[in-house]
Amino acid sequence: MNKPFYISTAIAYTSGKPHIGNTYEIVLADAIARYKRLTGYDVYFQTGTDEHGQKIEEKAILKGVKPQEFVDEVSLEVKRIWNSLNTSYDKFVRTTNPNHEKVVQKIFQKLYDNGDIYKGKYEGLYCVPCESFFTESQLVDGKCPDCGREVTHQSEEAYFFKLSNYTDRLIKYIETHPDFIKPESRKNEIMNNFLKPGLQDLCVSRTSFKWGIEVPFDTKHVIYVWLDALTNYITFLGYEPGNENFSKYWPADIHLIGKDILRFHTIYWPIMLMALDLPLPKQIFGHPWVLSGEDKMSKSKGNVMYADELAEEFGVDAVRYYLLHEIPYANDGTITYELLIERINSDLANILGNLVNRTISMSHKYFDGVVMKPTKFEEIDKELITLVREMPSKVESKMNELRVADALDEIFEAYRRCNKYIDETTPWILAKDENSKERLATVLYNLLESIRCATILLSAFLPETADEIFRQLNTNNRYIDSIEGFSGMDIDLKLNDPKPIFIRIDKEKKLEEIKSKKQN
RNA sequence: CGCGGAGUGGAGCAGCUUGGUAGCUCGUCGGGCUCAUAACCCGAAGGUCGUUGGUUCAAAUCCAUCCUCCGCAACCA
Repeated sequence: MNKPFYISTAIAYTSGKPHIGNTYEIVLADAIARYKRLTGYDVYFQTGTDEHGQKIEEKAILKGVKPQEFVDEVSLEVKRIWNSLNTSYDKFVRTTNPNHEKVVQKIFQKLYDNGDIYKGKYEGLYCVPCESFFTESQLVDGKCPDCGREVTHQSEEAYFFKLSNYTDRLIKYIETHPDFIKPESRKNEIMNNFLKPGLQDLCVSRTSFKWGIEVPFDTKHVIYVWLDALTNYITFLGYEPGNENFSKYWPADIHLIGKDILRFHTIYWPIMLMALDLPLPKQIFGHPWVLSGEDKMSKSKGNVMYADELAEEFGVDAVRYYLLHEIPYANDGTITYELLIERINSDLANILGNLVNRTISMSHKYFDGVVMKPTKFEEIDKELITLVREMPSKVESKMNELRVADALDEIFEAYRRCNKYIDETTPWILAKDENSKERLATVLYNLLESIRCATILLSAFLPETADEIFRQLNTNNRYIDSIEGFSGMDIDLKLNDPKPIFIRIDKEKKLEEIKSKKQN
C-alpha cells in the first residue's frame, strides 16, 4: 500500500481570467505531485475555484448574467488554462457545488453550537453608494478607495468567530512545528504581525450581498469567504468524521498558496480546524510571485501574460520549465519574453535537445540505431555514471525542501555532463577505427542510459518532453529504481529516428512577431 | 523607532546560520572540435559583495548606523 500524499493549491477566485502569475502555483504543485507519484506515493492533488462573494455578484450584474452563469464560465476558463499547462490534478473543485455548500452549513452550525461563533456587530467605515466596509488603512485620503466619497461609521449585525480562544494554542503549535509555515520569513511575519499582538475575532458572515452560502439558522446572512473557501480542503475529501477517503488523506501534506493569502491559511484555517477538533495540515508553503518585468501584472499596465497564450506560442514545457526553474524559492521572480526565449535556447534547445539529438544521431550513424552491449568501460566513464546514480537522492533531498528549481538543476547537471562526456570520448574519432568499435558501443550506451535515467526524473517537471525522449529512445523503462543499475536500456533495442525536441528561437524575430501580433 | 525580506561582475541568482583567497547559469571575448539544432567542450576578461563605522589576526558573512527597493500592517480572495 502506497503512502498517501495530499497536496492542494489555493482555489482560484473566479473574478476573471488568471494570468501567468496565478498559474505558477498550479504548475509548481503539479511538479511536486508528479514527483511524488514517481517516487511511489498515492497522491491526491486538488485544485479548483472559489466562486462566491460580492465582487462576483457585481461582475455578474455588470455583465447582465446570473452569478451562477458567470462563475460557470470563468471556472471553465480556469480549468482550461490549468489544462493548457498539462497539470495532473486529481480533482477540480468548485465552491458552488451543492454538497460543499451543505457541508459548509453543517460546519457553521457546529461551530455555532460549540460557542465558537457568536452573533455580534460589525463596526467599520462604510461607503453608502458602494455598499461596502473599509478599514482605516484601506482608505485613500480618508475617503472611499473605490469612489472617493466620504465614508461614515456604521455597524451591521454579523456573526463572529472567536479566534482569540485559540491564539495560544496556535502559537504553541507553530513554535513546536518548525516546518508548518514555509519559508521561514513568512512565519516570522505572521507571528510578529498578528499572533503576538493578539487576534481580533473574525467576521464570518455578511448581509450586504446575497451571492454566498446562507447561514443555516439565519438566512439573511451569507457565510463569508473564509469559512466557505478554506473548508474546500476537507469538504471535497468527503469530510465528515469517519469518512474513509477523508481519513486516508487528511491531514494534507502541503497547502501550496501564494504569499498574499498566507494569513488566511496560517491563522484562520488552523483555528477552524482546531475548533472542529481536526488535525492541522503538515505544511503551508507561501510561494513568491511572478512579476512581469519589474512590475506586478495588471491589466491597466498592459503587462499581463497568460499561461495558455505563452504555451501556444512557446510550447507547454518551455513555459513549465521557465516557471519551475527561474522563479526563486522565497523571493519574487520575473518573467519576460526575452528571458523566456533565452532559457528555451540555452537550456532546452542547446543542452537538452541537442544532446538527445546528437546522441541518437550517432547511434544511427554508427550502429544503425541499435543499442549495443557495453563491454569496454574506461576510467573516464566513472564520473558520468556516478553522477547519474547519485542524481535521484540529490533530487529527492531538494524536493523534500520544495526546492523545485534546484531539483531540476540537478537533472540538467546530468545532461550537461553528458555533453562534456561526448567531447571527452570523441565518438567520431572512435568511429574511424574498426578496433575501437567496442569502445564506441560502450560510450554510446553510457550516453543513452544516462539520458534515460535523467529523463525519468525529468518527467515530473516536463512530462511531454520526457514522453518524446522515451519515444525516441524506444523504451518504456521509466522506473526510478532502474537508475541505480545503470543498465536499463535493453541491448539490441532499435532506437527511433532522431527528431529535434526544442528548436532554437530567433529572439529578435520572435519578439517582432509577438509585438505585431499584440497590435492586431 | 510597526513587522518581514532584498540590495553580490552586463543580466538572473547562490554563498551569510557554523567569519579565512567570491561561486553558478546566461551574455561577451579567445581557442578547440565537427557527432549534433551557428549547437557542444576548454580558457579568459569582468565584482573595493548598497553606505559609513565597529568587533576580529581575518567580514559578502557578526554588530551598529544610514540609503534604496519590495511585501505585510487584519476582514480587499
